[in-house]
Amino acid sequence: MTRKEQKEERRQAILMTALTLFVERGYYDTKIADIAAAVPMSTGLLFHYFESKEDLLLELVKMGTQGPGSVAYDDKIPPDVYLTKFLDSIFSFAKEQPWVFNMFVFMGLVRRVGMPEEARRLALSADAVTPTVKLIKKGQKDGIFRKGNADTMARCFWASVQGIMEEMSADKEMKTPDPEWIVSMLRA
Amino acid sequence: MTRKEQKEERRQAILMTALTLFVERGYYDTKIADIAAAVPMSTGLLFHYFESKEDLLLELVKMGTQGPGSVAYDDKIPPDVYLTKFLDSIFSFAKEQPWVFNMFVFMGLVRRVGMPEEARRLALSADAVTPTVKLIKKGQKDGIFRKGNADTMARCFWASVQGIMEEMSADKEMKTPDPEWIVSMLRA
DNA sequence: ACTTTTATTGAATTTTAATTCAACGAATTG
DNA sequence: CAATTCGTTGAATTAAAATTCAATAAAAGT
Repeated sequence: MTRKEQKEERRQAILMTALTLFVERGYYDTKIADIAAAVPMSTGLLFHYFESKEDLLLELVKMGTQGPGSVAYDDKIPPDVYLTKFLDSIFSFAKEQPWVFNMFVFMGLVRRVGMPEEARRLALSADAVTPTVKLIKKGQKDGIFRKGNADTMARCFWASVQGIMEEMSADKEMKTPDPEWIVSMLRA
Repeated sequence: MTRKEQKEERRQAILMTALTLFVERGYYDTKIADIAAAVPMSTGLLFHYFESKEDLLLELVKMGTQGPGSVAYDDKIPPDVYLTKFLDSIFSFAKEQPWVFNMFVFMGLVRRVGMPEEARRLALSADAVTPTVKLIKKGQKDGIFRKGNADTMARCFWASVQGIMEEMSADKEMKTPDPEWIVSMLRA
């Protein structure tokens, strides 16, 4: 089985390398040759692992749609505490698990412009907003969150997180923000 | 002078068309032929107005670095009121002056990934954060803003705004958020 | 009306980067 | 230790898109 395992490991190595480069420079500025050189391997060999550049991209997006995007919500803890904790863990991943962090940023990039249409559609199908809408409504009922359109609030919340994480991604020196700042957007 | 004026108008038309397409689909997914067709004009003619695709991009970035990014700050009004007003006007531009709105989103895209390196450098040179840092420090002294690293706070503030505006740009149906939500990030 | 300049087009060319391929070395199998 | 399969390379091919160009039409100047 060593042979198959090797291949799978190599595949993962390529995926992780590509993820980093896509996040750092964007999809189109990252050439297949760049990915191959960074792994490292020859350009041609990369095509033994992936059909095409877009195939590689799509694999990454698939990983992203499954990943640990949402920690299970436990009804016992208040919504604000839950969101704060979630942000806390995501931000700390920036240092400890660059992979998770990069994937989060990557998925945000894919959902917006600058990548092939199909990737965007796939990314859009994994929806982080809906669960948050419920959470926000609960918080509003409990009086800890402000009044307002819960859907818009949820989208703004995640859009903010996305924006901040892209900023952190662009400048690794940047100090990690206090999750409370962001949750404050929602507080009554 | 009609001749020169015509030319200048045509130039502007191309720039505005390109801006819209770049924001909608991204730089690399927008082909010169797409821009030309949308203006409309022939592909070749576009090169009488701009040296190259990148030249066109750079012109847009230059416009963006000058534009009305920052309304002059008047010491008399409190920082929180100022920022709220600023967001209010930017958000309302979404409907009234799509141009301003698009430019704002565009500059954010350029600063991050997905466009040629030189454009990014140019965009990065126009710094929106520094003035806001001062504003935040003032607010902290006045006790209306929370404690914390003012630089990080300013960057998070703008990153949030950027994220939200990209979200609005991607979905024109989205309800405009209440500026107060975002300013709440900063409040004590 | 005639000449010169500018605008315009669409096809030809060039460039760039993805993709394919023929050849070779290493590992696995019988 | 053959025979076969798999991993690997780098050069050749192809595809897509930017850019150039020769030719023509329209406008401006004389």
